[in-house]
Amino acid sequence: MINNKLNSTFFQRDVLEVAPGLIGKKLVRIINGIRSDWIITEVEAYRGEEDLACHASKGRTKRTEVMYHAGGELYIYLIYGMYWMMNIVTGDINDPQAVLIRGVQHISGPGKVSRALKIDSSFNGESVVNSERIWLEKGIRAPEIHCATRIGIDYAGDYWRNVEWRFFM
DNA sequence: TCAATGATTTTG
DNA sequence: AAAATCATTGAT
Repeated sequence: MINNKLNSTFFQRDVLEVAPGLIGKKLVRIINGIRSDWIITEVEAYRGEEDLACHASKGRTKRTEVMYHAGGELYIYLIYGMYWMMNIVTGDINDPQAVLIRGVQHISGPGKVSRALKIDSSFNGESVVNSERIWLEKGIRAPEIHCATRIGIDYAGDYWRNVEWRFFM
């Protein structure tokens, strides 16, 4: 066996395939030379300019630029002045999609995920395929995956507010 | 129920 | 230039 890393083929699919596929996957982060593994337990999908909950619904801006890249890069941004959100860009180039990492094993909340993983803006645009400090690997097993509505996006209108694009185990 | 807290986006 | 908007959390 070579390694268990997920490659760009995995990420360059539609976000609604990648997001549930990430549940149970292992997120690996090197901090001060020490490796730590995290099982992804909850994610949300954000897809396209038509998704009013997706930042790309405002169009292509300096902030959303990364979402227009081909899948396999991180999209990092600050929310409420205190929490870094970590997303993984998916899909093809010029198709803005991303998966929010909402929970990992024994940690809850997407703000605390990035805090625990020591994620900051220097990771914006970072490749999760080539990076020496963060990547994804095949996980433990194929757990049962549940769906529900996304959190914290009540502004997005009746339709987008209610699509069940949050996936968890 | 709401304050904290700052980058991004809009003129709400 | 100023105001509003947040993929949140935790403490009142």
